[in-house]
Amino acid sequence: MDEKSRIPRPTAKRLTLYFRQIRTLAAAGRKTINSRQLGAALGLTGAQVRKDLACFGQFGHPGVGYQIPSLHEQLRQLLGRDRTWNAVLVGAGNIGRALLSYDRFSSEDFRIVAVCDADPSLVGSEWGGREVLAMDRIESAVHEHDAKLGIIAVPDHAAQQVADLLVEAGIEGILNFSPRRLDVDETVSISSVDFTRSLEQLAFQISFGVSGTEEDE
Amino acid sequence: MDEKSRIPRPTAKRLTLYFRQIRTLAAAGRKTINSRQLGAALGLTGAQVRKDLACFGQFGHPGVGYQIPSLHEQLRQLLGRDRTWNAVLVGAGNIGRALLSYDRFSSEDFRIVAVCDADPSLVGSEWGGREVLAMDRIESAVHEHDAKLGIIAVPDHAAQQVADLLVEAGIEGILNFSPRRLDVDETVSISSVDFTRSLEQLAFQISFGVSGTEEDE
DNA sequence: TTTTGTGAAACGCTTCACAGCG
DNA sequence: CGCTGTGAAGCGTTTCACAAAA
Repeated sequence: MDEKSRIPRPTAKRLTLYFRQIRTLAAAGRKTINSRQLGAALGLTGAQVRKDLACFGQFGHPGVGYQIPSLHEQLRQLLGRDRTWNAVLVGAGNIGRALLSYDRFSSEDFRIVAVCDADPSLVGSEWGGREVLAMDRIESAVHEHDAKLGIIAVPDHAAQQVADLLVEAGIEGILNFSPRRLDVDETVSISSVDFTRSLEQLAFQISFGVSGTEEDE
Repeated sequence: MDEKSRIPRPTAKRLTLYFRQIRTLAAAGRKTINSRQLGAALGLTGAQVRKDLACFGQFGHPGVGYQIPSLHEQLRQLLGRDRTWNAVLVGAGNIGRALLSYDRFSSEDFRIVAVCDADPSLVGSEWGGREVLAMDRIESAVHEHDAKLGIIAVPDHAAQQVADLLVEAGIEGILNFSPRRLDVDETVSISSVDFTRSLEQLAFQISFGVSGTEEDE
């Protein structure tokens, strides 16, 4: 009942999975689901699901399960999905351009509102309908669009420098595609997507024969 | 001393980080490092580093630390990085094309040796110097290049189907860029790169104000 | 000295099991 | 009945702290 009590990190990570599942079920018009069914779809136990959801209040109904429309709306607000998240992308290389073409980033949930790059030959060109801006335009872009998110898709050696610029511009969260560990102020959230590391992990698992085949999720 | 004893999952995940750091130090010509220094560079404690490395034998020298060249070579073999890993990429869309242009996948460590796509209008075209093959060529491509890795970069709804094809072709590890949970044989390793989820996580952390800002690593 | 390798303690998360509610 | 919410037990990982080695 105490909404302020600390949320276990693993629970926080699973919340997005619950939301996806519930959103799909809601769209399909289903009305209720119990903890065991919800967990089974995600490879989790019923107890796990109940413990996780109980962190945020009493959503369930004994003997029935969870009301899907209600749970959907509660999770939506909890996860901050009741608004649009604007993001500034830094780096118009291979990865950056792929992200610009990715329709998920032009949705009403998440939107890339500006692109910056250090390469003068790219500045002024257009990708995915957005003009590439110079690096010194990061701050103005963040303010102009009230962007809360920054996406780093630059070469490794420039990652920390770009992170500093984004933080200084007032960004609150960074999605980092570089393999570098970023050192930023504690108030800024970071989520790293290091697929080089994922690959390296695979190579290890195969050659060493580590038992468990799946990863955290 | 018992090389067969089970390795904790978190330890396995950190191994690649140690290797990267040691490789850099080795290239710089440094000879020794102690556990505290190695850990500090990665945001870990000295005790953590020692426990992790001790899983694989007695690498360190009391009063001195770890010999970098020797540790580098040991980790290299342990992680299977003493050979080239060939991968078959499935999906020549935005993400797939970005991966093809990514020089890390044309290195001597990891190499994309073939590209397949279901879209007939893409088959036969060339991306990053590689011809796009039809889906029914997956199996022959895997065998021809002795590929151990498969990379899934197709639309969500096709992910499981492609995974089945890859497993049937004899692939041993899958790098999955779709947000779908793949159901495969236990002997196949899976590593997922779900940056949509990373984004969603960021949105939650910012709007809810979750304390810890960093993630697992 | 310095620093490793390692039992033992501490911690955090998951699973169990059941009281209580519909 | 069926199912939730939750204290308590169980389990895996991290941290501590120190004997032993150089």
